[in-house]
Amino acid sequence: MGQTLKAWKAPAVTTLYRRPGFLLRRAHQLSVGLFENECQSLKLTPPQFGVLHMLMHSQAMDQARLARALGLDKVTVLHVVRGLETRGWLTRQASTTDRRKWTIEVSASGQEAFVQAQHLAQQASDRLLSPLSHDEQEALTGLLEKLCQGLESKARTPFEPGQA
Amino acid sequence: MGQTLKAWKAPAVTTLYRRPGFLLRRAHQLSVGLFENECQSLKLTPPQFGVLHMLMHSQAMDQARLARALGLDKVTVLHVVRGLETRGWLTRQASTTDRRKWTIEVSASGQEAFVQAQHLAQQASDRLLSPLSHDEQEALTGLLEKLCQGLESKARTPFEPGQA
DNA sequence: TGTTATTGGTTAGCATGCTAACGAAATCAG
DNA sequence: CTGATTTCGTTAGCATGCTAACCAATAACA
Repeated sequence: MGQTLKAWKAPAVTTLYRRPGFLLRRAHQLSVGLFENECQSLKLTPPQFGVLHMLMHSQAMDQARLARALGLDKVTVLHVVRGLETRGWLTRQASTTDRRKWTIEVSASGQEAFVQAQHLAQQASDRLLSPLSHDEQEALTGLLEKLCQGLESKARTPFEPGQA
Repeated sequence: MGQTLKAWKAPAVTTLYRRPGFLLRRAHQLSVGLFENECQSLKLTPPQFGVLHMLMHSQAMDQARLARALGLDKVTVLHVVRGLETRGWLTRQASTTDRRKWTIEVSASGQEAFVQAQHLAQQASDRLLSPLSHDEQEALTGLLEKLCQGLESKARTPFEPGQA
């Protein structure tokens, strides 16, 4: 990889590297990489962790509510849920009140995995933010929250974290 | 969507919503949505724009260098480049100096498309950052840059924007 | 020089995330 | 109650983005 150490001109590409969208893609990509690297013993991915996290804190949920709460498409949630189900970490039961819905719950082994994952995910977050000072970490989180909330409020269906 | 307006408890899920990884995924997702919405007349996606942008500012490049410059996998770049090639926006020619490489250039119609896209992409960026004040926009961009650069310097192969 | 390691491009396969479309079920309007 | 609309789950298809594996060509080294 040392081929480029000799000399490369100041990139005329700066405008791309400073685009907020480019930076967000890059940051998200690094974030996912750190998470998966940290959780590779569990073979757990960020969206899988999100589904488990949501279910662990909201009891049972159907897929559509899960999708809204996570800000994901319902089809994506279907894929993630099926993956977790085949690993035995979730159970799906037909809802008694609404014959369209499946009630999704975290199994015992799923809860066990989540406990471990929580710790690893925290380490991933720490690593992710490690280039920033504490104040900068707070600032970044706050700005991202404001950005997301602002955009969600003016477009699309906003988040709906409630419980079933 | 009004079914949940009646009552939902304060979410115990706050810890997920405040995770930096979750916020980055959400922000990135919204960013992509805004970009594609803005560029739907061109049917141009962010990575396609990134490839065009890089080539427009660095003349010809091979795929591997393109991948490094964009912080993308070389397989991903292959897919994106092929997509752009079938649309006639790129040309691939065998390199004269290295028989492994393909020299990739933006065609005339590709340049034309890029000019339009640049304008639309700027609008997407403006919309993306619109929930933030000017100072906050600067702060967010700066923090994201610092975050990415810090992480890239300590892991993986760092960016390599140079030109061929 | 010859052997090895690295690099560029490709294929295959997987998970994420989207849209479009559909059937079944629930809800709303009259 | 009937009919239209909405919602839930699903399938299909597409683009992104990754790893693993491979071949051919180059670079590095002994």
